[in-house]
Amino acid sequence: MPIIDVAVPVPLRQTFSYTSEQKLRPGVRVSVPFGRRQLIGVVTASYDDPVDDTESEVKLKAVTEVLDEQPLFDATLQALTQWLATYYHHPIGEVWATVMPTRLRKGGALSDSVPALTLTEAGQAEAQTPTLRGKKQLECIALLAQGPLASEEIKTKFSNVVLKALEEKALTTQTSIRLTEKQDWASFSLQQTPPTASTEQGVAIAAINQQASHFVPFLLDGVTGSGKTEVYLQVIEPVLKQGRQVLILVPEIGLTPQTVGRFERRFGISVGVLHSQMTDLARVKVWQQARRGELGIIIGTRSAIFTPLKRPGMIIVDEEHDESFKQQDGLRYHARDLAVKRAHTENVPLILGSATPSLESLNNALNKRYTHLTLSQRAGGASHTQLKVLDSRDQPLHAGIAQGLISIMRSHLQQGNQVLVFLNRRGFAPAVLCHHCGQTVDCKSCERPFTYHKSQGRLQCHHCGASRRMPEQCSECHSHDLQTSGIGTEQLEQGLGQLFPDIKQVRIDSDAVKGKDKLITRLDEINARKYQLLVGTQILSKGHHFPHVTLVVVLDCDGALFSADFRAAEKLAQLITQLAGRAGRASKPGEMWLQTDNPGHPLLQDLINNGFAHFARQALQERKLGALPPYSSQAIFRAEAGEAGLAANLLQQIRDCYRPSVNAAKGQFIGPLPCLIEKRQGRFRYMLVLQSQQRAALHSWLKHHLQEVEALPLASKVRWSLDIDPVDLS
DNA sequence: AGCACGCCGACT
DNA sequence: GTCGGCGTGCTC
Repeated sequence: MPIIDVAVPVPLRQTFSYTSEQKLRPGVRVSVPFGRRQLIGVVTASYDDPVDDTESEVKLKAVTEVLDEQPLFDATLQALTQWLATYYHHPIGEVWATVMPTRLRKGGALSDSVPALTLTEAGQAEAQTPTLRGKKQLECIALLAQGPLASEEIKTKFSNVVLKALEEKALTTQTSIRLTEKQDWASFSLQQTPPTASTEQGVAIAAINQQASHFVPFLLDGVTGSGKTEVYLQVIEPVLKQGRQVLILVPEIGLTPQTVGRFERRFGISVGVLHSQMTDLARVKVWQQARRGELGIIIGTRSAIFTPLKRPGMIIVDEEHDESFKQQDGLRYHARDLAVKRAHTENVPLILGSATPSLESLNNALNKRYTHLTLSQRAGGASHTQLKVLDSRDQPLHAGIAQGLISIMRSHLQQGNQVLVFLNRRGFAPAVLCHHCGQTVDCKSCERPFTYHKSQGRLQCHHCGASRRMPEQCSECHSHDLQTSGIGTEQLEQGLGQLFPDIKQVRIDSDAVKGKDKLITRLDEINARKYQLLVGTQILSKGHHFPHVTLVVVLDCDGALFSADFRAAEKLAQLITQLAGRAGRASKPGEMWLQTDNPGHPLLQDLINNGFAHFARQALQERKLGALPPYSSQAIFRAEAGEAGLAANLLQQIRDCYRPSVNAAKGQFIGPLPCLIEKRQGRFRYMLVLQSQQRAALHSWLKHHLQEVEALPLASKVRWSLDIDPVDLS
């Protein structure tokens, strides 16, 4: 009887063998007995029993059910899945579970249609002139009036009672909706005349178009507002014309609708969208359509890199420096790196676009592994934002802003322009402390100060999300004299309200734009000039352009200047550059002020005087001298446990496992060290960094000793993980 | 990771 | 006398 190897979703670095009626193709899902449960796994290999030894077959269980006729993935994506398991040293079954849409992971069929609910004629009439008294029933009718909806989706919105009532009154009836539909997207015609490309854009477009038939990696290094998206649009066109599909990765920032709209308006074809907030069904629908070649363009966040494509033609990673492309738990893959790998195996061109390229990608461009395309001019002749530092030492501060800056803000506001104030700290104040003994009010499980949120009248821990009410007195000395310390966006907003009482302001941070679509609404209002003063966090630095903003103020750069994380400077420079790019247009040049206590800091000076491109090359030199990434490779073992000693001990033992090989090859250890945030949610976190200037050597050590590590008695007691090419050392 | 088996404390 | 604590061991 044939034997098949199956990758089951368990954290074990092996496959399991089963007997099967017939050989099965790799990539086919099967349901198998595993211990006392039933799991869905994926076939990785299939062969005749080499010894035809019935005794060995006795030990093997039989496959319960074969779920697919066709493999889920083609050979390329299967190879990529295998590569993921090897490169990230991750259990193959968990890798498969990560790369599959949830619905398929749970055993859902690859089908053309699913059961759905639709309105009957009576139902249509009811939707026109409501007569029902049931509020929920009317809501349901109104929803279905827009078209049929999959039963499993409607069940999450309405109770069975409601649905049954409607069906009994013959207002609704069972039907089905198609998950795939033929779309003749390759015969599209442009819906808009493309704008004439600038000289630089033209060069970039020509360079890409000339090499569009095979793998060439491009770094599209273009300042904000230089029209990178227009380059994407123009190089995509010939690819689509050939009937080839384009996969576009974008960061996780809730702005996907805007990008999608732009592509749809240009080509007049529907664009497949994949992001984390979609239902399982909607996601698998796009997945299947892409797999059948029914979509020409697929735009998605990190995990979209696993979308199967029938005729791949190009892969684009927009804002390639963005850290949201790195998964931070489970299989810690980097979607940008994977995009390079995938484009290579699919033999299609790859475009990495950014105004502030990661040092990794920039290095690849400088040493000619990537073709470097530069866009240095802003479209429409907009000038570059002027960067300046403001020395805040010995200056009186109001709401955390130096007097000098307030005057500058006032003059911009008086001219009717918008001003953006950036502060990367939400809440009212980052700490509450006792005026008497100096003790801060800390989160017990993280040992970090609580952030005070005045609007809720509560304290919130930004590390674990814990929340409690504001205490009456100090827990140490029982003094009632508690006061807040430091400034967050909430307080900044309040202070600015006092400084500029007649100016309309809006706050953009994750507290203020919590609801769905709220961010987009606010951003639209900003550009409609409903507000003049914009206060906010990170969110403001991502992807949105504010043409009426002429002044950007950054209040807290000092923290990052002296960080333990060697990437902090790179991140700050990217943030500042991205923020600077938000402002200004042709008729209104922008300026940007960085408020700092370290005006002479070399990083700030370099950025201000020479710009990001120069800063980045400088930073690369420093990385080279320090033998840091991208001039060396890193892997981090992390451990967390209720007792600090346990986590640190495990890492020490892991270090001992690796010591002989690492020392022999002149690799390095850093740690075990407590993580920057040592305690989170009541668990102590430690890390051990392994580093080598030879990537291959590092991977070979990891491979050879991982079994030893797994066999350590502590390894089953302490939660640990391995992070390859880490980007966040916290 | 699950999910069992297994061997010691406070309870209807 | 049992219910249940989580230690340890296995999963084709």
